[in-house]
Amino acid sequence: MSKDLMQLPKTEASTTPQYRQIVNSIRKDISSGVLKEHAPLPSERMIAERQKVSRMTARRALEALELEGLVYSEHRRGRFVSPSRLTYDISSMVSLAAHTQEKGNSLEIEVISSAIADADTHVASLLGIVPGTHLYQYTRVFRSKGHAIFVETEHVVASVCPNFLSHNLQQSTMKLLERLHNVKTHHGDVKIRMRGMTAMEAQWLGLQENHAGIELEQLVYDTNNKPFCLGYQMWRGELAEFSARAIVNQNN
Amino acid sequence: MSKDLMQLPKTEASTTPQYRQIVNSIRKDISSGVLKEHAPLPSERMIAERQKVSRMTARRALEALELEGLVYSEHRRGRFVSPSRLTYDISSMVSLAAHTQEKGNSLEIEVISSAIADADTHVASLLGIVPGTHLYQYTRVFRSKGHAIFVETEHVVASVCPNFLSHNLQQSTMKLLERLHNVKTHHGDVKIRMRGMTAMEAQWLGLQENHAGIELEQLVYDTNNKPFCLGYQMWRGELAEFSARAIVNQNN
DNA sequence: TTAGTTTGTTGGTATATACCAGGAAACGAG
DNA sequence: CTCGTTTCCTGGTATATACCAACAAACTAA
Repeated sequence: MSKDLMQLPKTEASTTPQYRQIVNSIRKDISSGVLKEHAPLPSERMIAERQKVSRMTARRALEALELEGLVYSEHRRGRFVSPSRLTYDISSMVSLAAHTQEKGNSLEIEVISSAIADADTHVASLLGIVPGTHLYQYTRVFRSKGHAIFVETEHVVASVCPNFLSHNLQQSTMKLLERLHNVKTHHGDVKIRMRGMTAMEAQWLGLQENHAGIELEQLVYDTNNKPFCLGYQMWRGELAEFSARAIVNQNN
Repeated sequence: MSKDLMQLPKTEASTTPQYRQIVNSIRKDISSGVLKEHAPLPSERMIAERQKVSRMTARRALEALELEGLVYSEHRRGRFVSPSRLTYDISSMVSLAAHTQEKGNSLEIEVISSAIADADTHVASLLGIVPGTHLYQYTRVFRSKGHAIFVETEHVVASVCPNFLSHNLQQSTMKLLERLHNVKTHHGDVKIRMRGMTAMEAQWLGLQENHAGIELEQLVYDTNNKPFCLGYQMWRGELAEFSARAIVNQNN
């Protein structure tokens, strides 16, 4: 075994910051099941009183737990234990909605906005069209049992699917395009990164500003190798897990 | 009593929290290039004095920028502007080290530890071996121009590559296995998630605790469809970008 | 019953203060 | 010149206090 565990001794209790000790204690309660998913945590003032620390110290502890993703906060209502993650297989490109429903979990979709708009230079360059081309743009929030998971904005080239927005958008739009408009999806280029949320994204997901989350960018191509849909999903970081399969040698 | 509806103008400046205003101002300086990569930001006390706020408020602003990933902190040295991201193509499974060097950026590898160990139940179940089987385990930190990017721990089934640890681990180990031990990689199953760092991971990456980052789990299979290597990479969230290609229809 | 107000809770923002420990650069002695 | 000490700067931790706005539950009047 390696020997880098040598700097332990020291009286753990006295050298560990107080707020860290509170973090560890609550983390233990969560992993041991004393606190279950969505259970309310003690309030800042409650912790301050019981552990005999100032409220700001209690607050630091709770904020650290939020940062780790173990805890989420609802605006001036309290803090709660985060539910478990949802896995999204980006290789299969099966709609997450369909996939989730098969596993018995419902996935509610709320349409925040939908409109026809002109492509700006950024979107246009990714979609390989000229700026100003008409697009369908819609933003939807995905929830499981009322708990927001991610918010998605898609940009679809309008010419491939006349009158698209008249359909019900509370379903997989990729399936919708295939069924109604004979669009044949060939492949998708996906990018995943962690970044801070905009004020609006945080609001849609019911979070305070500052939060970081995972952004999934997806550029979908048809069988003519032309991109026709650009989507951005902003996930609550603590709820996301993405899986993929990379193939190296097909012929060995 | 009658609640008098406020017709007050809501001057944006007065309704936005002070610390947010500071955040926005610094963010502007970063995006406009006034502050460049790795440039030091004004200290907490400096901001407090110049903007006439308390040090704790200045601190909140800087912490918010850290959370967004725009800024990183070095222990009691100061805060600096984060460099731009590094993209890792998980579909190609080309070694990141090789890929990065082609683009002219160097990637330094520091070996933190390397040892032979017995597989625990978790690792064993993923690798499809019995617990207690011998593994090579090594941990390495990857840096670009001295700036830590991610830390990786790999678990390799010892039987596939006798005397593996005697080689120089400051290179792509997948390439090493192919060249020296005739291991043929077939595919890899990848999982990506955001999570809080352990104390050790934070230390290796030169970060304070609390930080969240992106974990990339990679299970590598040989051409007999047997997994032989399990790797965990913990990335600084603000530096990571993962790309992948998902194929839907190969025959249309 | 229902609609409206009150009261107490929550987290969010903000100030002022204090001390600690690590890093860095200036200083000073050899 | 180099090596060690001093001094200043940095962020990290912690306390005590104050007020605000959003929410919920309890209360109260129609």
